[in-house]
Amino acid sequence: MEYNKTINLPTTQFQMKADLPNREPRIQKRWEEMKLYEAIQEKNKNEPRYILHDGPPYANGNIHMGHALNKILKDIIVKFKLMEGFNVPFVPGWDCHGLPIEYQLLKSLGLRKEEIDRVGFRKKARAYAQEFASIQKEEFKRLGIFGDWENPYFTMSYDYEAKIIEIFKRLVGQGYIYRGKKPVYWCANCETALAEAEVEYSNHTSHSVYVKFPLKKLGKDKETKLQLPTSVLIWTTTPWTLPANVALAFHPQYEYAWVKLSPSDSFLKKEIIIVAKELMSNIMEKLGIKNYDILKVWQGKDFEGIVCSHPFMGRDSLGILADFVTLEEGTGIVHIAPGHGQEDYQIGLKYELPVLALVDVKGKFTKEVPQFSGMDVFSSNKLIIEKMQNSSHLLFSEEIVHTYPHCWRCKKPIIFRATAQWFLDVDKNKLRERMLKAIRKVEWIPKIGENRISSMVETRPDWCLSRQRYWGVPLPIFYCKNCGEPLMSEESIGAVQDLFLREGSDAWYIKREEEILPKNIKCPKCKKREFVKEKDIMDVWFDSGVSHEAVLRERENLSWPADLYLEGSDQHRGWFQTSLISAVALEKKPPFKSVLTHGFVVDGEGRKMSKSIGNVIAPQEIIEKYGAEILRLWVASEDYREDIRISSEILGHLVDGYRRIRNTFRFLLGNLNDFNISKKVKYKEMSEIDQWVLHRLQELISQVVDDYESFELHRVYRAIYNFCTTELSSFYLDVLKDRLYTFDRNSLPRRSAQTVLYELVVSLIKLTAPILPHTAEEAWQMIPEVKEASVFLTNLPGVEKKYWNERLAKKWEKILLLRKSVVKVLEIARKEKIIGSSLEAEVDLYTQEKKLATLLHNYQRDWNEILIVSEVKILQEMPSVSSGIGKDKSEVMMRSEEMSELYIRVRRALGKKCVRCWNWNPTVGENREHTQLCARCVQVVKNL
RNA sequence: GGGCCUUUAGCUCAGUUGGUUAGAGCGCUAUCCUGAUAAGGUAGAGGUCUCUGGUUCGAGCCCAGAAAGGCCCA
Repeated sequence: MEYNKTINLPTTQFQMKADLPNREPRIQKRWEEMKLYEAIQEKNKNEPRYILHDGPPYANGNIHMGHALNKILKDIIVKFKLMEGFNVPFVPGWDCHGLPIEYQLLKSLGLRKEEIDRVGFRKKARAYAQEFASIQKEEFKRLGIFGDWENPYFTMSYDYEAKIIEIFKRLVGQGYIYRGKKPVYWCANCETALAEAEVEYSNHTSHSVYVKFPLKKLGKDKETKLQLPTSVLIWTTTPWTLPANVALAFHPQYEYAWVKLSPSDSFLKKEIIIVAKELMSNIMEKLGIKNYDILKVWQGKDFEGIVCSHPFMGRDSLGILADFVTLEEGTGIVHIAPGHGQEDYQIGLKYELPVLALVDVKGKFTKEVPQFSGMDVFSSNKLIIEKMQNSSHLLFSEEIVHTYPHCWRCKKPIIFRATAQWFLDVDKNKLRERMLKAIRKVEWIPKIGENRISSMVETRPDWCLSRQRYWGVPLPIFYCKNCGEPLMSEESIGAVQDLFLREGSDAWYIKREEEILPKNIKCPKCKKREFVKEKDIMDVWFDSGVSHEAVLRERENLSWPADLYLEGSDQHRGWFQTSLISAVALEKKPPFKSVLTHGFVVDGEGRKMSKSIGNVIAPQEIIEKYGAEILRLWVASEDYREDIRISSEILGHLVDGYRRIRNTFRFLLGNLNDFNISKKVKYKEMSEIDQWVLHRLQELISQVVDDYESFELHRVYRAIYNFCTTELSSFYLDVLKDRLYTFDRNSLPRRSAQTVLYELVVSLIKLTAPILPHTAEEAWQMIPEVKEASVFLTNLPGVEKKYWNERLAKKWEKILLLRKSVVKVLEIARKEKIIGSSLEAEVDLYTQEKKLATLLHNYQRDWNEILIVSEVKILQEMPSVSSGIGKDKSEVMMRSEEMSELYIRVRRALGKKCVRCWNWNPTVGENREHTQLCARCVQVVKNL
């Protein structure tokens, strides 16, 4: 008789080899065909909502690891929440307007933007965004992301564009919007504003000049009487910005010297100049001054509020303090022209300095500078220098070569130029204060995010909404042709809103002003009826910043505010803040209840990925090689609050981790092939070890659900993984093999074990599903008699109180400790070649300690199962071999390290090996019919 | 240059309010099994807790500084 045909070996369709790259698309296809997303929405439609609002990725290029990380995190949370029973609609979105697309398109068309037809260009940009949104959509779906892929949101859809205009209208209505001036990169040759990305740095020859600003008045509490003519000395490489000078910046902490120059240097008068003390000797050397004395030394902060006179503009220049002043070059005092520099502008806001715009679109001085009017700024340098020399304000000048910004198209040097732009006033109606209050009401995960965004909001300047670009939503503003007054009434902006809703924002460029505006509209100031349209578009951040209005408020199945925003930590400055501004301004509340942030993907060494270093790993590569599940496991396995690393080594570990979980599922399923619900055994009839595992499973469920709840996904993975390894593979499942394989198919002990395996596999599959949806789904289909067509139509397991048994857990802690001790001794016996397989062993236990003795006796019949040995004897007397290995190398005797009162002896089991169950037993050979079987197996075989 | 953050074994992570010899899993090495088999079990080796000072009877943990790295800003 072939006895191995009489044992119940596991069989299952669930393959050991996952073949994820090929299997996943098949599973996804099935989901699509069965309309799973819709089915889930239907199932939970009457449950409480959980809204995770998707921050729109930019519709440009294929997805990278950052996208994958972000969307997978969102998806794990969405899947967890929906399996927790919430109604979780997830509407993905794309950010469609903006410079990167415009820039990319200009490059590929090989055109300058002023060479192109605006409407035609925008059509191309729209098509471009559409194409990449479609590509990314497929890539996201390939990751197994659930969502309403049929109805995502696009910031360029007509209704969304109209919404942007509506929000702008409401902000205008509440007085948040004003017009100001701000410097931008400007190419005078192309007559256009440039973005940072369009600026290239290369060498340029500039005039380096040292200029005196005569001191008129000291600060409030200082004596103003000056003994000698005194000047503040500044250094600049852009003399043409001097006409726009309004201030002189000192560093508050540096020391400044009042230096008396001696008339013995022939070209000088008897006078005093003020420079940073540390730079003084360098400067004097440069200027060729040999005789000088320090009269006194002041701190930078002492100069706040001093008044100097401008060397040639007949205007005052104010002493201010700025931290960006350095001692690397110059004089330690920086000439400030808020109309011509980013830092100058920023500090100007603080001191409320005027932003002078004295240069026109062609880079020529306007009439406001009569002396240089009509002159190109670069060629004006020489004239300015000459002029200052004649008035002896110039101490030194030379030509220097340094890196300087140039236009990406025409390669000409560019300038910073103040232009009129529209702003959102963050202090209007105490908005800033209200935002800070709102921030405190939001749950920030991790907590540090609250500080981060608070400090940014505290110091942020007004939001400049204007962009001098093509691809975006136009600012819906008209100007009176007669008097230049801007028109931005409810009526006029409303007309634009309606237009965009019907025809999209391109209509702004197709229609004439009078076609857009209502018939009777008049200039609020001069009452004339002719207008011109604004040319600038809105900052793209405005587009995405109003998504809570355009998406959450607009869609019936969503609600406002969101429960969660989940993005990279860079969005503290970006989307979180722009969303907060519009929401607090208009809704008086934050648009999110909680905000979760994650770090950035870096390489195995912790360095950021970049093409130039060549350490970029693409999600597509990983999917093709290993499958999306591995990528998802990566997301789940790392603590995403910090930067998260990826390398081929890390991926290798994840592949191993995945295999372990998969093989555990496979073993469980394989042993359930002849099981169904009607064969379930009642809890009370189960053996104790089975009850113990059920308790451990409850602990796992409790912990995993908690960890999901607090978004500690790496703890989820770790808990599940460790459970599969430690509790199951290395103990419970190992112990169970004898029972499962060799006992009578329908025997109570075997059915008891299967009942537990069934519980285990159902719970584990569900717990794993948010992280490994494809594997969970595949395994789900293999469970005998499942009702639901998908694991995602079920809810997560809850803790079953009837399985919770802490007393048992306590007891089994001891049993496991004892097992650990015995296994050690078995290992020694193995090394001594006394045994190979543990079933070849007999274990004898002895103790004098009462409690332990009781334990030994209570489990007398179970020890050989627990220890996976053929025989366990509980001795009444201390074994004769005192300790160590017996002389004839036939037995090992040890005192337990873990339980000092326990003595363990291992020797070869008596009898013969049963060919069916592989246990060693004296009964083997007793039966005439089955001479190679033990008594237990004889019974089983007879019953077949 | 400024603000915020990170740094525990080759890898991913634990490490309670400061308190014995710093843990887990994987990987590695050895070994057993061959009825989860491109699987499973067991054991062993691996750490100056990034560095330098300080507080303390005592520091992976608290304080200061440095280095490396990340995000944002300039």
